[in-house]
Amino acid sequence: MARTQGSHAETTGPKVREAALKLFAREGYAAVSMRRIAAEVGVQAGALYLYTPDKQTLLFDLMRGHMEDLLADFAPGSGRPVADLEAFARHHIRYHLDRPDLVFIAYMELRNLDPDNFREIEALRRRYEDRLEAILKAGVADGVFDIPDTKLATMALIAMLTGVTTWYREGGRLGREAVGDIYWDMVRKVVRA
Amino acid sequence: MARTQGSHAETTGPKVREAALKLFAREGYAAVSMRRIAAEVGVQAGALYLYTPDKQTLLFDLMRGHMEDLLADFAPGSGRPVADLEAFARHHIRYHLDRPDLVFIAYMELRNLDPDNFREIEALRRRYEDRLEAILKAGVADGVFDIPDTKLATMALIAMLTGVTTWYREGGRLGREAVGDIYWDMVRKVVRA
DNA sequence: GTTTGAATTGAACGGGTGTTCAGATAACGT
DNA sequence: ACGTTATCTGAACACCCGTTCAATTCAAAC
Repeated sequence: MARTQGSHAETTGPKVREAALKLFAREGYAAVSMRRIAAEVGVQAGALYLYTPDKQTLLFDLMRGHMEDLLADFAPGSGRPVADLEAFARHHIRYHLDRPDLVFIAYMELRNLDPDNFREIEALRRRYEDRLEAILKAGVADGVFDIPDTKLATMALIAMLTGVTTWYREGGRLGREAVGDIYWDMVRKVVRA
Repeated sequence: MARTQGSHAETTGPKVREAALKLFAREGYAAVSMRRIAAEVGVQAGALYLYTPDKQTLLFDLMRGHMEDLLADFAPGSGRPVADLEAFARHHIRYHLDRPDLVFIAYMELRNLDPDNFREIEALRRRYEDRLEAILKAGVADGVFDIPDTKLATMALIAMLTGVTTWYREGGRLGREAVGDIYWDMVRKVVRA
């Protein structure tokens, strides 16, 4: 029978993922050894294999979880393109600023995924991009947006919004709210009819 | 006296940098061994050390060369903010599409630089960003741009423009010229008074 | 207090790492 | 033809890699 108190399994498991997240983000998947992750957790390397089948799966699970949360956490829905676009932009920034390490990994470690894992993450990313493009297309159809190419605008806007994570620092000159306002202003201008 | 014909030094040196560039971009600095680079060149690992003091310098030289070329290759200069901004945007896209591997490395491998090397690359990057911001500030002063925050606009525009490298594929739906036109349209909208 | 079994250790496996260097190779100036 | 020397090899150095597994630990269950 499984121990329910005093057992370390339920604390060590998350700790392993947290340590891997932190170290992968700071130094990169390839540069971090299982022994370093284990040391961060306070355990020997062998013990990690009670919580993940291997190093690759540790990375993949972090990335898949991030992409699935991103998709689950936001659904447009109002049908009014301007409102939907604002919601998308503000949500994207907030979500990314809340999870800098996960965002960093999701963009940087794609090439360290096995081919099958890469395909799965790419499919999730495509679904997210498609949501933004659907909003843009709806706005063009309604005549409230003027966009020469919705696919390029999608890529351009996501790159612009995600870029916030490269320079934003907590306690800096601007708070999240102000950053959200300014970026929403720029997004709106890009698509404005 | 140095041999000037039949000597391999002058071909092997560039080949080492080319192989490192290609492999670092595809698989990442940490994941590529000196032996793999040597195999790509067609030489034993030891021979690489005739052309670079160590692996770290091989990475650093690639990145510094890229940033210095980027700075040397473009100077704004006209004094007319709209024309300067268009030149900046079109040059940024063209330059980045011409050197996808170097761009990729310059953005992905920052964390694998030794602290001193990191500082130097960061300084070069800052100088490039400052050039764009100077154009934006000049446009605001002239009343031809309406930009709530030139620093944020700088970061947003660079992220947007650099993002082209993540999706552009030679022979795809749009040519470089068309992509340049569409992105310049979006850039102009972001800053338009 | 004893049994039980999940959690963990620590050593081992085969192999790869960046770097060094004595020695072999071969094209050059003479 | 010869000696010089830039170029390169191949082995070695000390160390780190991801992963496995028999043995140990120790809290929970009885």
